[in-house]
Amino acid sequence: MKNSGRQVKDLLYAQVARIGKAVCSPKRLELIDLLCQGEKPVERLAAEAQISVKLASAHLKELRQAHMVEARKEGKHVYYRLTGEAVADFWVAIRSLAEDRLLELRAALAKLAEHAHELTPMSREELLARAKSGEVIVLDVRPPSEYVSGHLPYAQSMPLDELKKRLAELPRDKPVVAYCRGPFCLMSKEAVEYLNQEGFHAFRFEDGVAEWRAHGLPVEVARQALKSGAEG
Amino acid sequence: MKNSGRQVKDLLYAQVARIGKAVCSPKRLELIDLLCQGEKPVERLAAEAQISVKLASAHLKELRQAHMVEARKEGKHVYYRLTGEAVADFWVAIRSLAEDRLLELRAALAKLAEHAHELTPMSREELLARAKSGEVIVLDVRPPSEYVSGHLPYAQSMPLDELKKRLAELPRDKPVVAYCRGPFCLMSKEAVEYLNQEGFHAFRFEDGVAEWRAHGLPVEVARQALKSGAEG
DNA sequence: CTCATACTCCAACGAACGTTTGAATGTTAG
DNA sequence: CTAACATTCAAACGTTCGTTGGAGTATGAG
Repeated sequence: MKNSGRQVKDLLYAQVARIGKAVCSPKRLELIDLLCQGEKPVERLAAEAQISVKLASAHLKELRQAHMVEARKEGKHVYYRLTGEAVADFWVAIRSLAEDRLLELRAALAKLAEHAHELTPMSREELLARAKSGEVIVLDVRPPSEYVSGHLPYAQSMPLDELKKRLAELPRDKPVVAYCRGPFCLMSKEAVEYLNQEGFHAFRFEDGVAEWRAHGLPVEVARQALKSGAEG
Repeated sequence: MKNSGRQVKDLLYAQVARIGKAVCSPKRLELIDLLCQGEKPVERLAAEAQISVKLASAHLKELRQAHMVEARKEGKHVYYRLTGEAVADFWVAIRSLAEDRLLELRAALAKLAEHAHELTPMSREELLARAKSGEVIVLDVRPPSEYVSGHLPYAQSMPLDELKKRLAELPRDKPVVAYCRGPFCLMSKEAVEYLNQEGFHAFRFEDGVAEWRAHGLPVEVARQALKSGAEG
């Protein structure tokens, strides 16, 4: 009786540990972060995480066994996606805990945002209100496919690759707020640095779509693909 | 430039993976669950998780390096505790994700609550209201020390060991709701089975203090130790 | 049909982990 | 001081994991 209780407990904790196992590898975390931006084929996941397709496939298998991602086959490609918003919420939660607990991570993030004035001085709600009224321009600098599968309200797609040639589209008399995949993504940082260099009033917003949604704010989904041709 | 970005990203994800590493072992999860009940010395943690003291110490060291627990030395004993409520919230979150995603875990939990009528048919808020009005009796069947470091409002301490000899203290005309450490703990299940056998109207409440607090509800802390002498 | 593409499975290596053992540290009691 | 206790540290065992290379499945094109 006492022993059977131990067996049950061991089983229960072991099942939860399967989730832990899935998120104890940096590469798997990066894959989850990427999948928070929307459905992607293995090849692109591998390229964006800068690992081999085989390794990506192996890690995705692990995540699939933990039921955190699922695959969909379309033609020659296999598209992976998170099994639900709860997984994205979990990614936000574990990263938030790490930021709370690990001084090394705080230090690294601080260095990432070394130009403090480049960080958005607004709360999420404030940004939403000002974007709605048109006081600020919100730029989504991720690849267009990620913009299509979900973006912040009132944000316009402005992929980092196209920023230089589409500079004329942006007003110089309004503050410009750029966001990307989240706090660990460097795209918006790069965009803001370039924009400020070019004389714009640009700020970085640390949230990605997952963080935005996890805090209970609405996300828009594009009805159809964008005009833009370039897509990594 | 592109490469330095990779280095930064690798570092960031690796830091988060440290949290993942800390929670990829069933024993460490069990230790976290136990520490959610309050501060405990190594010896008791080892006994309750049914592992050797040395192994417990090793696991605690791992958790300490992830800054999820911290130690306090008092005389001959070393007391461990969580570094903050965020850690308890995280334990609730990862377990919740596991329950969502892993069918095996759902099945195991369902077997654990095989007598469906023994589960509380109330929400947290409802239980709180009825406990306040005295409509139901709420029993905390954990060891007294855990009751002292935090318990549900209006709950009285009734350790499982003392239940049989203190049966006369309980009214037979009111429903009795027992809770323990959380969904993975078997103490309240045992208590409820015994009480129903003895003719009481007893129900199990799956929350522990951590779950209760993580859902935003208030927790009471005892001002001083209880009269009871028995303590494991 | 063959060929190329995209992905997964299988085998294998070195590295890291969980666990146990024995020694060492620090603390309290006498 | 010594003795006893609680905890940590260091080394060593077998196991598992991350990663890579090679072979094997599907799909679509010609």
